[in-house]
Amino acid sequence: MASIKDVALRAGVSVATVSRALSGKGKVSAASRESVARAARDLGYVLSYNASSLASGRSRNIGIVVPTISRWYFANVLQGATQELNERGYDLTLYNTSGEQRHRDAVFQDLLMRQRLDAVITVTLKLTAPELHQLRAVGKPLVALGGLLPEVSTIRVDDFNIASLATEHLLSLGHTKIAFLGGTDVFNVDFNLPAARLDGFEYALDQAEIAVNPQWLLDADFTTAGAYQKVRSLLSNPRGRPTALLCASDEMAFGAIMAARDLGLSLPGDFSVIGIDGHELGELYGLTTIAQHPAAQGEAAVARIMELLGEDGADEPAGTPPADEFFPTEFVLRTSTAPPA
Amino acid sequence: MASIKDVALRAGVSVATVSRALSGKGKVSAASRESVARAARDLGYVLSYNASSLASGRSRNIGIVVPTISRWYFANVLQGATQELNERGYDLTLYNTSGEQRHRDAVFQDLLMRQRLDAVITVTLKLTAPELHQLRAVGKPLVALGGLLPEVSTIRVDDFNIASLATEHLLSLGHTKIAFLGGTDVFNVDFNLPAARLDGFEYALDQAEIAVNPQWLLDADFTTAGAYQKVRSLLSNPRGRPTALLCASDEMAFGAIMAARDLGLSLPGDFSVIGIDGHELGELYGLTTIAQHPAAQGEAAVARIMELLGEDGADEPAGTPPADEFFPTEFVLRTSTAPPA
DNA sequence: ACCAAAAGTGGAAGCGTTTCCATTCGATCC
DNA sequence: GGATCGAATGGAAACGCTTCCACTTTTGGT
Repeated sequence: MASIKDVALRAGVSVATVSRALSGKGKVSAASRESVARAARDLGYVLSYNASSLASGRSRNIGIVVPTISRWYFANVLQGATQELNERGYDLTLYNTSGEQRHRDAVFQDLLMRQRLDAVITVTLKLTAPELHQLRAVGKPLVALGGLLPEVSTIRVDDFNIASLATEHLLSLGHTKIAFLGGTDVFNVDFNLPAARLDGFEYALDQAEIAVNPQWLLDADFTTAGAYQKVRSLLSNPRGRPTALLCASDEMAFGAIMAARDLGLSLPGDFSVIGIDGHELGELYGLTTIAQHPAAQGEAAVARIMELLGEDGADEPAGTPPADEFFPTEFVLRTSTAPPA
Repeated sequence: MASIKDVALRAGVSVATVSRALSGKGKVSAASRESVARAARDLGYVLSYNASSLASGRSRNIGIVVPTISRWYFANVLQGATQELNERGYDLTLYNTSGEQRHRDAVFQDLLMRQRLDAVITVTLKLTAPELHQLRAVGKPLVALGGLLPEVSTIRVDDFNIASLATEHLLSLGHTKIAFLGGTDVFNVDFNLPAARLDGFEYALDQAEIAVNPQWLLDADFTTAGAYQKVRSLLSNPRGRPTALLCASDEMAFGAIMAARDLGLSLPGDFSVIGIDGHELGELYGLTTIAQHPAAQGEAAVARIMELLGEDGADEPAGTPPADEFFPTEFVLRTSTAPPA
């Protein structure tokens, strides 16, 4: 494997000059730069990230911690983040905290610490105090996506507002009997998220002076199948059913729609459903929803990281990073909501 | 940040001994081992992977290249692979070739080469000759998941057989008018996969001496929405419709089922659908399918890598790695298939 | 022409490990 | 009881870079 020495030899310059020429930092004459480039190409040289990182303290590698991969939101965040990072020539090291607790511990105690990372992105993760402390101890930039961690640069949507907006939509259509399908904390994700959405829902009903029916406050596991079960039994209740339902995720909304159909209800005539997410399948289901854009969130998280690393292309940190604005969302009106019969 | 020197100092031994004590390699007295352990704990010491990799040539980091993340199969492969790697104390660096060509090139030309990786797993990737050459040049173990790369240790399911099995199921129910919904190569994935499934389909029909109706050979993009469109127009054709459909993926099968329902067909009475994949949602849809287990495949790929690295726990490579057996799949009978009316 | 500043360059000191080698020292063997 | 062996250890040389520093040329201003 060719090393920088070989390149230096072949180019007839010093190792120091090769390093400068290849990294673009420092002064190098056009001639040297040229011959170094040729030598490197001839030798098929690529620099050793390890050696480079060791010497410079920067690794061009950022870590991302997710609670699971195989759900829509997370897969799309990853998709956005990898693209953006590859674009900038960074590597992405993936940590998955799902599964046994000891794996999660291992991630925080060891893997993240090995100073192989320039920064860390956490996605919708509810960190324990020690874990947060661990992360802080690494001393690297930290960006939280979706959760809100104390004193950590955070990118997230306004869950409260989204839910209340969605609820207002149903109210404005004339619904008064509205149910809510939230989620339980299956993946150790930040519990704040489902909670904020529930709060938003209750707030909107409250504003409309409609009492919340506790029977109609449901929890599922954020999966389509789980939602199906819950909604099916909700709608089978002989003692009256709601005319509309707000689901805390689109994937659950799909289950709700399927359940309603299987029971012979006609949608949206007999039953309106609104989701939150902006899942691609929403279009097929005709699902009215509030779209967030997870891939864009992944990209934004990377951009924020780059700011913190002073790599945003512009010169150094332009003051404080944009404070905690909320990530934009979008109301998508389709055919799953209509006035009650 | 505490370094190995600090630990050595505090433990009252040499740096060399600390290294041996911590790695467990070489002879170290119980006493030294003990005091090193204590010193390390007190100092909150974790070793620098970069320095360690540089010195030893091993990085405990493996790379995985996927064509996209946000589809069921890939997300689940990743899920399995990350778990298994974390389990073994390895890091996982993720490369995503979706998006612009130049990103893909960047991945193969630079990122993968930086000798930061002990091994590489490619998932359902159709590599070009130069790309394969690049990978070979790294000189690290390489395992292909899902594709078949010349002379590369490969883990994959028997696509041909799966498709013919699925087709035989439909035949055995008495269907003769059977359509096939395959996929086009949207993500630069190995084209061999859809092709093999189509071959299996045609083979089975051939065995049954049934002519393939070219009108009923469809292509979609492996998405639910894409399949919905195709199948909807297939079933709307006034000049006769098939009574059964084999879909090359479950996600497409869902779209097919929705299309059929939206057209007022009753399933499986009027129309049988069988999928391939084993998607969780299959249960909700009542989809008969042939399940592969992507998470298990991810784990298997990691296990294979570990064998190649001589890390399987057992002593050194036990002969040749298990030749190219096919990864097991499973026929799952549900309610989407029945004899034709 | 003359001098100061800028440009270009090489030497060498790290960066934090691993590992080879040599050394010491009880323990074991006839 | 001296030679021999293995266990335990430390010194020091890599590993392949980056970067500080000092030095030599250019350059540009006057």
